[in-house]
Amino acid sequence: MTEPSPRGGQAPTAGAAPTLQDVARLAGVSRATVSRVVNGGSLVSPETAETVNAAVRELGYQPNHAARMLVTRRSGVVAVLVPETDLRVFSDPYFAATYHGVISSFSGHEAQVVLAMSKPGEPAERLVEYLTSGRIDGAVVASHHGSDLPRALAGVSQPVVFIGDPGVPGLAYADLDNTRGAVLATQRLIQSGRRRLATVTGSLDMVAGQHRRAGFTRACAEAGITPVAIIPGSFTEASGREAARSVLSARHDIDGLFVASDLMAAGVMAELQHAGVRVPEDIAIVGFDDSEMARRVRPALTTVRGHAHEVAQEAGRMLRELLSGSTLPAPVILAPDLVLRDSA
Amino acid sequence: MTEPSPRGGQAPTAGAAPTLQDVARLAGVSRATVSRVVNGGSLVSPETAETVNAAVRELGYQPNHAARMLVTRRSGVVAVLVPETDLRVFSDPYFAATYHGVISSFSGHEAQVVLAMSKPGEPAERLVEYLTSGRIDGAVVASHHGSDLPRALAGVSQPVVFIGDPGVPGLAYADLDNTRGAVLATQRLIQSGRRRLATVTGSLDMVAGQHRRAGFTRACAEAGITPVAIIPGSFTEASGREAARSVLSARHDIDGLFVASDLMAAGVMAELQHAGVRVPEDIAIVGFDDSEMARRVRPALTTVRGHAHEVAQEAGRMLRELLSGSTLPAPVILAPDLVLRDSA
DNA sequence: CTGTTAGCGCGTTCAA
DNA sequence: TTGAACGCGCTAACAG
Repeated sequence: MTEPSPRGGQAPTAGAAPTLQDVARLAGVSRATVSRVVNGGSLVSPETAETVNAAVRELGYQPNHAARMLVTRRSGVVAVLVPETDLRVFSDPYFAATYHGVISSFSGHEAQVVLAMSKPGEPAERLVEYLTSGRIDGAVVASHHGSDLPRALAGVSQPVVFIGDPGVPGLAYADLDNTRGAVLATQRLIQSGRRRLATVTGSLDMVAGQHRRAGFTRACAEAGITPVAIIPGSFTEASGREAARSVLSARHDIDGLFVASDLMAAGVMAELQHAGVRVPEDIAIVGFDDSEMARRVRPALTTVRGHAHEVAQEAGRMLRELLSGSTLPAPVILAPDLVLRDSA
Repeated sequence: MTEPSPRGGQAPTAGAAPTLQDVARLAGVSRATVSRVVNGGSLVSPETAETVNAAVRELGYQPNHAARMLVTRRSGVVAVLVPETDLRVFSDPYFAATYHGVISSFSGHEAQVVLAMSKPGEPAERLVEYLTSGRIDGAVVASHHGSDLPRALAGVSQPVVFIGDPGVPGLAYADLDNTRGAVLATQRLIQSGRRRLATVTGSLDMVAGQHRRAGFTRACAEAGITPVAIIPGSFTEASGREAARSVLSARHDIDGLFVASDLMAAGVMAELQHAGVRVPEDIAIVGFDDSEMARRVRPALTTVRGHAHEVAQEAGRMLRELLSGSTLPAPVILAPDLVLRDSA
């Protein structure tokens, strides 16, 4: 029995990460004091704080996350949950703006913001598991389809904020007034003299898709115009190309087209131009989002500023409130506006 | 002393997550047995295993990650570390391919793969802290500039695999033969009859940038051609635009241009065409990467297939080996090939 | 202001 | 094949 309990009263083992205990020993104080210094330093005399900090530096001490998490029951991590595959997320600038918006609303705060997407074959439910696994303290959910995910998330104890009305009462969300945006876009087409109008919709299992379509039909109705066609899309560039081909083959004789996202509009334009259709001379096009795609394509896209960054920032702010104990914040709806460029 | 220790012998508290203890109680076994069942189930009789699994299901038990991590000292998470800001990461398809490649090499394995980027103002060192914080078990590092980061990472106990030669001995990496790729690109320009050649380089503090430039100069030398210009770029689209403007204003009279990445090439082409230069008639262009940009631009870009996905996959595979205890695996260098399209 | 103490939930010896 | 006991590193009462 010459061996005491492991590391009991010993110097820090070389190679092993130093612990609070090691720091305490070096500084000649108790673990609790070191803990106080490490977590803010209040309630500790300046001198001891300095002694402790010196020991921390000397040892290169880093708090053990697991141990801290075990007792505080918080991970210091929040997630942006996107029920789409990485392929889609990385190819649509909308998600970059959204992620960046949430990040910016947490800048200067301790929390780390991670991006979690669905794996190709997986059900969106895995994101719920991730949220309840204890690895994250809360989440912002973007691009949810249908209301299964919101319903599943409604029963979870971690705070969640949606981007776009989740359609389930009692949940926090930030959104853009998508209907209004589509009205603006459609009115622009009408103002520029177009009468044979059509729209390429976004995913119709998403509120954003529904509202943008609704805005289009409403603006048409208000102007006494009957839409020539309503072509289903899914917010991807490929679906835009497909929509354009269907427009061409149906020989719709359209002269104005509202496309529910810039990415789709890029696909539409590429395909139309490939077929010899001139934009805007033959068909005027208005997009939606004002993403970088709008500036990249020729002609530059007239579009609706979707404030993706700001909406996400609002969502992040609401999540912060929820995390700090606030009750359900009221939804925040931002107003879109029109960006005039060359395509309409 | 009527109160026993908290929750001792009690039913699981409503609202609190069920613990191993709760499951053990419900199944009528000890915690250790439940633990065995949850982690593989060997060394447990089939009947008790079934009883335990039933209890797990009934309670909806999820293992507490923090507690498990505290004792196993592993997090089950690996990271793709990118010392670039999210703006850059999300705007270059190269990173999507890289991330996806690493993910795919871990598919079917327990590990979760996360993407970690630098925040705008932060030094790349923060990524080292992240790696040593215990939150991840290992990492693949992509797009490192210079050798400060590799050197810092060399002293870390967690396994790390680089994409691109880190320039520090003793580190694992996967790479593309960038020099060879640049040679192929340049030879293509020469074969198509171009003699007044120039290159827009990538970041010259990255080995990929250096090697691509070296391949260009080598191919020129071998053909007895003196390069007209070597224009510095940084792999971004904006730097491509800038390079194009400098080409135009210097009136270099170039007829063949090797641009060290597709994204830059897109910027170069947009700017040249804007100035009335025809591609490939006036200036032939070869890009590098074969990213989706190469197919999106007009004319479609002749480029070098950089196999970003496969290189990343190799790096992921090497990381898996390292994590399972293997010694330093030999570097893997993939061979590029040329993709002929319309720009050269 | 500081130290002592008691767990957080789990994996893992060591005995039985 | 199973159970009892220990400790991973840390925070949060509670005493002093």
